Amino acid sequence: MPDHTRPPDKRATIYDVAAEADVSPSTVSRAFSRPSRVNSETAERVRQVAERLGYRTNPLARALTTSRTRMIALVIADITNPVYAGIVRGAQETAMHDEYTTVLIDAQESDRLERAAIERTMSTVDGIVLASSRMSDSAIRMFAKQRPVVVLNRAVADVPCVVTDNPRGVRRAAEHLGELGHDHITYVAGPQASWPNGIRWRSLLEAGMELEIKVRQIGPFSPTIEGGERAAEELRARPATAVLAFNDQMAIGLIRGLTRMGVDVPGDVSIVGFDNTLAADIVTPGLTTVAAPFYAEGSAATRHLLTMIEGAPGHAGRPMVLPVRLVVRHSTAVRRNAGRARPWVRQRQSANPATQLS
Amino acid sequence: MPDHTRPPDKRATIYDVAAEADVSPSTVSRAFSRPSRVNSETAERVRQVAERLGYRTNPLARALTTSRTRMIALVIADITNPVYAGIVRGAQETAMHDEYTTVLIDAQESDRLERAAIERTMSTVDGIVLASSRMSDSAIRMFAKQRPVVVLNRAVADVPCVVTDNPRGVRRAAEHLGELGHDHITYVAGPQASWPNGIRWRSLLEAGMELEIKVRQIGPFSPTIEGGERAAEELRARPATAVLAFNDQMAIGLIRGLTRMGVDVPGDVSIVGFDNTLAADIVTPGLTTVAAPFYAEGSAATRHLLTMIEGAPGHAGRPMVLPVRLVVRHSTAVRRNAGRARPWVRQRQSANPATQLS
DNA sequence: GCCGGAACAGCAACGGGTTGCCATGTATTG
DNA sequence: CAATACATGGCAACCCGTTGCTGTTCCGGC
Repeated sequence: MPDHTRPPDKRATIYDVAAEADVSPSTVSRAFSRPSRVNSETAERVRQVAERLGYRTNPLARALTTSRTRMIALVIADITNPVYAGIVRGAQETAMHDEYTTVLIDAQESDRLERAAIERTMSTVDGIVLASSRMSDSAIRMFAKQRPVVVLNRAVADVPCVVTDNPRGVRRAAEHLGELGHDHITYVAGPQASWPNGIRWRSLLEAGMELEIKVRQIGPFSPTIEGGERAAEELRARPATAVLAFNDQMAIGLIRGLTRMGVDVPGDVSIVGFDNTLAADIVTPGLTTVAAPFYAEGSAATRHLLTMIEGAPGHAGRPMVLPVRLVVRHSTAVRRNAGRARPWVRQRQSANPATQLS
Repeated sequence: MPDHTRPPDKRATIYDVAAEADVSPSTVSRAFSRPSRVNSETAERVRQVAERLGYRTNPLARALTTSRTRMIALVIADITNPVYAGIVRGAQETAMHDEYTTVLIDAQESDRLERAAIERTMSTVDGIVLASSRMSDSAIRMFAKQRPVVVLNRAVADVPCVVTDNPRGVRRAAEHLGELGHDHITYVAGPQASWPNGIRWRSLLEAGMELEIKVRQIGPFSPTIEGGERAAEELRARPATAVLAFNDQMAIGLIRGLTRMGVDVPGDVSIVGFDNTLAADIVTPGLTTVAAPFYAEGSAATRHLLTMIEGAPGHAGRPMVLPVRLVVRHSTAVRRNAGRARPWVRQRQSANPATQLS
């Protein structure tokens, strides 16, 4: 004899509610998923019974027929990089606002891991945000064929993208250094495979042309403090008075490395970073850096993804570009050594000259 | 007439594979979920057909009957706090290793948001790791009744917990300061509601007794750089020579605030933080701090959760305690002013005295 | 040559909702 | 008052696997 009393540890289903409210399961289902198809009094009664029984619609069961899970995947290259905190929060908050849940995937800078994790998760999510993906364009396009995908911090043809205005950021940094009298900027490169690294260098080349500032590149180095310290070593052999680093971590490594070598920042060398992470404000001297709107990035990418999930086409044409700004702190200063020769011969001078903020 | 040819954009199902391999759907299912129940040749054939058709088992459909999604939720209090990066990675990596997917929930320091998000996600995950939850003990216990739950950085009765050895960390910090000649330690408190805050203060009380060091508390302050700066203000009215801050952020705020006020760190005041975040190494002077094994925390909590999901009982008795260590940098130094009076009258002295690392 | 049991594969009933279609009852309209 | 339209709610199929049970085949043992 089947026992129809539900064991108390199990969640109530529409069938339990239906029995209790004396309607059919379909009515219960509709009372929640499309209330307009149900008499409002009936719907109310159903809702009350459901409340009393602690009923919650099972998202998995729903997903089985609707193929909508209300989950999205957010794939980031490296969660230990503080840059992603803002992106994650922006994405998470935007998703949560529309009652979507975010699945976070940390690719740990590995193409292989990234792929495997997406492969495994793809069928469970309604869409994917790829933040700084390390995968090939073609791999990304392949995923984009199966699910809505938005790419962050990178431009991939035929896939909707959200990027920050790297050219403008670089340009502002170059202008700033130019105004301080620097006529030569060294770019300390990050990972060759990184899309922002490429565009930042190209933007610097271009800005150099227009502003009549000479530019060169050293690297690539690892985009970490250690990478920056190694870059400092290399800089010893080929001195500079103005440096633009791929990111803040490297800029901080540079400050450290140079300071240890007895080079004064910004007295002897001005340094500009990229990202405006928390650390930029903590390091001494405070790092002049190009601020990216991380929260807005995550938020914009997610919002766009959600509209695609709802059926919008997705502007695969031009990437969406978010504005950046230059935050001037104390790692940049007026160029002191007008002459070319031996720019790093120490001339004692104690404190950091004050610099105006923008 | 029903059309049995599958539209090419849809994923293949076990039915497609079954038809193609000329077996029943159940055989296909078993070929993947319990191969020992199927003739190995048959299984091989099925697998080949599946491969050819690009079949992947649909995790949602599977979950519907097995009620196992192979997803776990990781709830953190505030993703912008760098402390969680290590925890998230530890959890993520451990989960991924066992082919579990991690759903990240950023509670944004809000009890309400945290609850709502868990409520919504609970039915889709097999278990939950609560890192620094802001919810009440009873709320946590309620969730723990419905799903396996492991609590991180907090002790909740009747729920498995993973914590770091706060007493030992505080003790080491106190010993260190004592050895430097400090006979009085001021604890700069973080959020009242924070569990670690409570235990750190109590541990300091205890350590003070044993080491014959006087202790007092000021605060609470917000656990941020700004909070630390505000604490610095308050410290002006009630000077100290040795300070233990609730966390690194506050310690950095203290360094900043005090330095700005003309107080020399560590010359006039020694400061110890908690967490050993990246910033501790970046700030000047480098921050002496109690290092917590974040990665291990996330990893241990997740591993424990997974064993619970697999059916193990869960050691709800004593919390699992992870070891900490003191990282000595340059924010602590030998106490200079032996006298009580006006400990902060400036006595010029330029650089940070070197301090030995432990 | 017969019997018991192991190995294998299929049937069918789930799991918990969703939804196209139909039946019923009521309201509207001419 | 008949005819039509609309509002409601139920039936049953479906989404895609999983699994208890059953039926068949084949094997070894006596």
